[in-house]
Amino acid sequence: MPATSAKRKPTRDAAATRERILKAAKLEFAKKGLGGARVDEIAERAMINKRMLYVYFGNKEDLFLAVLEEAYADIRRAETRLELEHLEPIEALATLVRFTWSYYLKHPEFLRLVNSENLHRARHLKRSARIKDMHSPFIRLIGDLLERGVEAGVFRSGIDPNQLYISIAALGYYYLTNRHTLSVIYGRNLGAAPALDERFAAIEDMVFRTVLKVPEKG
Amino acid sequence: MPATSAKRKPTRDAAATRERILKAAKLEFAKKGLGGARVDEIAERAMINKRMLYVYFGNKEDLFLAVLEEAYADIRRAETRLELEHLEPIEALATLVRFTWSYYLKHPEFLRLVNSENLHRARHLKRSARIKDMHSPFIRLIGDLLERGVEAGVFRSGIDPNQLYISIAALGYYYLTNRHTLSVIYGRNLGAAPALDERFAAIEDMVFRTVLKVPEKG
DNA sequence: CGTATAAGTAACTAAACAGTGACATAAAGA
DNA sequence: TCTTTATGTCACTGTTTAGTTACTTATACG
Repeated sequence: MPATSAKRKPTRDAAATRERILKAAKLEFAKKGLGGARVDEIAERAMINKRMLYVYFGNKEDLFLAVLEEAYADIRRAETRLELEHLEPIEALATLVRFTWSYYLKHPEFLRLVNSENLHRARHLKRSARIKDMHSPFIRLIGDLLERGVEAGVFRSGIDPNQLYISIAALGYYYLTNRHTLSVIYGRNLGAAPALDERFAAIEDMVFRTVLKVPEKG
Repeated sequence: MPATSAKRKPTRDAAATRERILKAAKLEFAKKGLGGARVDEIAERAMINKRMLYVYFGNKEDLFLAVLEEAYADIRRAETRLELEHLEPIEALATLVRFTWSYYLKHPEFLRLVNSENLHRARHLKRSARIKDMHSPFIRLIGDLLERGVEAGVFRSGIDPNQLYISIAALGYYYLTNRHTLSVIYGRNLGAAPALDERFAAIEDMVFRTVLKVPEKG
């Protein structure tokens, strides 16, 4: 019995095959969207026979949903590792703002997948049982963070945690997904390092001016 | 000579046919993206023979670029009509913030087209000669607006007009394009009227807290 | 009035596409 | 060892797709 934990033989490993398909699909869907992605391309990239893809995931759209769920699980797992509940309110917020920006920057495939899903009006995600449960703890966390800040006298009261989180996401997400068209419009490469740093500074500034009770000196 | 201004006969009107193709293409591309859009569908919707589409626009991708250029021209034309240069700085900024939100809300096809183009890393827009010229006057306008506000003593100095405009766009754009996945995550219809009003209030608040020199009373 | 040409049509093609039916083989337990 | 089942392969299909070839008809102008 070569147990589940031990290294398996290279042939006939269902779990590994599934993983390879999922990884290849993530790449292909992120690159070309749902409509543009090619099942044959995914199969080739995963080095499996196309038939297996249908055995494991049913069809193209179900595979897309599986990819999306995994992508969301990844970011929420990473957020959990921040342990914001153990940080001072200001530090916690700064950490969250920086994390959100960095994650989007390091994981462009996440942005592209979410964009594709929204192009389809969240048709697939609506069918997902896991998604909502994945997010509710995180939403509560931000509410707690704001409350702690108000109690400590550093944050304004009356800030809606949902709106705040949407704004933090928006300020980075929009810039990063739209940097290609924005670069054409502004005639400047907004994906280059100095431009990215400038943008992050602007985001941080905006969030803290919105949340802090006492304006900074200057 | 039934001049250009007079009403033309319904048959064999090249300009009208071109317009119909463009309008149908905008709808189809906005709905399904570049990869998902079907040329046959566009032809049917425009009530033309598919062949004409290739005569007028070359191919699918060139047609997509034409649609994009038109969409950008539309929003920039609408912005020009605001005549921000004739308004007081605070009123001008408030007008711009409200306009940007309303335009995105009323023209979801614009957001979807821009998203699609960014999925393709602005491949088409990069080839466009018109785009950059369309935007530079507008970018200057926001710089002037901020300067006037600083001189009048109502705005902080040192605000980057580019970052500010990107933020104004971001706060609305992200919410509106991603409202479908966000609605699933938050378990609440973010496209409904009360949620939209809440969001706009949050955007306005954030922008003015960032820009105003003297914090509001309260 | 006749003809050049712009505007439009019909029918087709070659390739790409998602999905499947029938078959083969490795692994694990009886 | 034998049998079952999970894992994997091969070759195919019916449809859809962007783009084209060959043709027709309305209209403007000499």
